[in-house]
Amino acid sequence: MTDSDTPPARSGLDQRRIIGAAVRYIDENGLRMLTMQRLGAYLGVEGMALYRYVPGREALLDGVVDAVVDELFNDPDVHLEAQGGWVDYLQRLAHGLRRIALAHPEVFPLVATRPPAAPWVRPPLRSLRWIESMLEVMTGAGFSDENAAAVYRAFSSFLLGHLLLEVASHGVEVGPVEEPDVSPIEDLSKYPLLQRLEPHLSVDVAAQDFEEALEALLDRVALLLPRRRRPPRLTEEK
Amino acid sequence: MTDSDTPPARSGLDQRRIIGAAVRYIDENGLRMLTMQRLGAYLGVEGMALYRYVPGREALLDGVVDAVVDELFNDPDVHLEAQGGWVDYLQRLAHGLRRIALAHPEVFPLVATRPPAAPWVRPPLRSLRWIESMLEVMTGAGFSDENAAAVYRAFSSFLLGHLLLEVASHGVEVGPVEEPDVSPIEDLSKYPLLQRLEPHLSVDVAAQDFEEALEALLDRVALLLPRRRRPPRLTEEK
DNA sequence: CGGTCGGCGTTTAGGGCATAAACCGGGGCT
DNA sequence: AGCCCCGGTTTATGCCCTAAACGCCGACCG
Repeated sequence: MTDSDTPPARSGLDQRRIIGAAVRYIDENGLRMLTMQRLGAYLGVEGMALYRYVPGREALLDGVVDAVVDELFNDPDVHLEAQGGWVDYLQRLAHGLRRIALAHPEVFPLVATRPPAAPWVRPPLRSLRWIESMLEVMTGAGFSDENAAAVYRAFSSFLLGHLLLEVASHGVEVGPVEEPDVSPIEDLSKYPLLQRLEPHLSVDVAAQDFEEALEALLDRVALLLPRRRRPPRLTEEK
Repeated sequence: MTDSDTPPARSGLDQRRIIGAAVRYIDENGLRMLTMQRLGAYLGVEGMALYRYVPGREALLDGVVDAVVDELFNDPDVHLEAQGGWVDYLQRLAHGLRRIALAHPEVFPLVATRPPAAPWVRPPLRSLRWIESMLEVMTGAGFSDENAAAVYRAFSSFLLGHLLLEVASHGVEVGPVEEPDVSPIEDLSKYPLLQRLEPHLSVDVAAQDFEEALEALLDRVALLLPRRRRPPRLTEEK
C-alpha cells in the first residue's frame, strides 16, 4: 500500500527517455563529450544498461538525429499540411528547420554527416517522413514528378549549407561550457582584406541572409511550375 | 659509395609526408579507419613516431583539412588571379572546389565539421587564403566591402550545402572497401511518393543541379554590383 | 680516433571507450 | 511457494590516444 501502482521499474529506463537524454546531454556538453558511460550516469544508471534499449552508440546517434529532426512534426507552427499553398509550406518548413538547428547547434552537424536512411535518394537526407511530406505537397501543387524531385534537391542542399554554417559560427562562441580548445588565432597580418572587412564579416546577418536566399530559391522554384496558377510575386518589388 | 649523399634518416618521416599519407589513407579506407597506429603502419613506422611531428590526432585532422583545401592553390585550372573577371573567377573557384570534394569524398565532411580557423568570420570557413583571395577579387571588381562579404557568405554556404550532399550520396556506394554496415533499408511501403519518384530522385543529376544553382547564384550576385559595367547576361536565354 | 650528444623511432604504461558476456536480485505469473 | 525473466550491474577484452622513458645511430668535437 505504501506504493500502490508504482510502475516501479528499477529506474524507468526506456529508449525514448535515453534518446531524449542524449539530445539534452549533447546540447549541454557538446557531441564530443557524449559517451555511453557518461550518458548512463546522466540517467542515474550504469552505462551498460543503455545497451538493453539501444543496439549501440551509432544507433543511438541515429536515434538522436531522428528525434531532433522529428521535432518538426510536433512543432505547432509547422503543420506539414499544405494549407497555405506550397510557398507557405516551404517557408514554414525552412523556418521550422532553422529553429531546430539553432536550438540544437551541437546536434545539427550530425544530420549532415550521418549516413542516410535511404542511400538511393540523392541527395540523401534523413527522415523519410519529411521527404514524403514535401513531395506530396509539391506534386499536389502541380509540379511534375521530375520537378518535385528537383525542388527537393535544391531545397535540401540550400538548407543544409545555410544552417550548417550558421550553426558552426554560433556553436564556437555561445558554447555554455567551453574548453580553451585550439586555435590560438592565426596571424592575420598576411590577410589585409580579411582585416579590413572584419566588421562586415563578423556582423551576424545570418537571419537576413537566410531570408534573402530562401526568397531567391522560392522564386527560382516557381519558374518550374507550369505556367497556369503560378503564385503572383514572391519578392516584393519594393 | 653505394649511397653517396642519401641522408635518408631512419624513415624520412616528415609532417608533410604524414599529412599527405593521412589524406591518402582516408581516401582509401574512410575516415573512421584512420587511427594513429594504423597511419603509422601505413608509413612503415610505429604510430607513436607521428607524435614527434604532429601535436596529436586533432591537429592531424586539421592538417588534413588544410592540405586538401590548399590543393586548390596548386590546381593548374584554378589560378586565383582574377584574369577573366569575377564571374570567371567564382566559376573556377566553385568548380575547383567541387573537383576537390569529389576527389576526396571521405575527407570533405571534415571541412564542414571542424572548428574554423577564424571563428569571428561568419560563416567561418577554413583556409583564410581562400577568403582573402576571394575578397580581393570581389572588391577589386567593384563590389563594396559590405557586398563582398555578403557574396562570400552566400557563396560558401552554397558550396558547402551542394558539395556535402553530393559527396554524401557518392560516398555511400562507391566505397571501394565496404562493410555490410547498417541500414537494412527501411520499409518504404509507408512512403508511396518516395517510391513513385524514386527514379527521379536517384538519377544522378548533381552536376547539372550544381551548374544551375551556381548560375542562379551568380546572377543574384551580379545584382549587387553598382549599375555600371555589370556583366551582360550570365544565363543564356536559349 | 674515441667519446658524447641529440635527433628519431620504439617500448612501456595508463586511462578512456565501446561492447560482449556472465551475473544477480526481485517482482510477477503459475 | 517456486520459477523465471526483466533490467540493471560486474567483469572482461580489445582498441585507441597519448605521456614518458628508452635505446640506437650517425654527427660532431676534442
